[in-house]
Amino acid sequence: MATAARRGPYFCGIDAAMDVVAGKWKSLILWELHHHGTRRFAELRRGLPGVSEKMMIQHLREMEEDGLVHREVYREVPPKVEYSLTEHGVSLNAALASLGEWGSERMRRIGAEKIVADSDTTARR
Amino acid sequence: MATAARRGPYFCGIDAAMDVVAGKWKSLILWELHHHGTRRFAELRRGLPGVSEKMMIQHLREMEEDGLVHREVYREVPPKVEYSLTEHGVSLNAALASLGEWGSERMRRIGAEKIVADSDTTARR
DNA sequence: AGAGGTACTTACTCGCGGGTGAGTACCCGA
DNA sequence: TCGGGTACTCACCCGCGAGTAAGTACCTCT
Repeated sequence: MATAARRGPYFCGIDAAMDVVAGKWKSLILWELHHHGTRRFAELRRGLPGVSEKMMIQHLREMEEDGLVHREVYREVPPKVEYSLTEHGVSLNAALASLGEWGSERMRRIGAEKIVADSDTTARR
Repeated sequence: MATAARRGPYFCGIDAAMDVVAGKWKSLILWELHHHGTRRFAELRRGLPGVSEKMMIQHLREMEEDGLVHREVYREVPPKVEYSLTEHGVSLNAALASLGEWGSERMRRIGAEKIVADSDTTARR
């Protein structure tokens, strides 16, 4: 719905994988979920400084559709929703690991700056 | 020039790598170059059915800037330009391999169609 | 009472990624 | 001579991805 076509015919595996990871924040969400395990919506948002609520939801919904993340809703009075990686999400993350290393290497080469997210995990009460 | 910012501060390696691969055809160009070695502009174009000349050039130029491909111009009467991967391009491709496998697996799962490019290598004269 | 937090939805807007098509300078084969 | 090929550049347009902002329903803390 959000992203029009998708699942369209692909040239190769990379093409298919890129389709799923396409989106400004998807790979970061994957990374965040991978490192912290289960996370609530607001936690995830705080982990990715700069992302808007709209994009966060849109990406999470698409990734849910693609079977990458699991969405657990608790029917409680203050709403509570937990997101976690499915096995496909985990394997995708593993496949992204080597890419991540290449990227880190590149950052060293070109001397790119790194955005450090305030790791909400320990800090906040 | 074409793509505005780039090389901006990144969240992590994946972010940095994605920046370089972002673009509708970049990963496919990488793949094509990896499989055929050195290729001329028109050959590359024929290998990626659907890509426009403009995007082909734009992507190739950006990838050259990023140090992924090497551009060799022969000052001949019928223009001849050969593109090949640099060592960084080769290593990026290696890093993309596992992603490619994940994507192939996904294509099998969801039963996505595959676009088969007429491999110009053997066919055409 | 009012601010703030939770997890959203909806509407509006804007920029740029990408597509189309024409033009260029030269040569070759039919 | 004319079509076609090589490797582009330039100008224009359009749609979608992404950002901004406001609204919602309910609860807790100050």
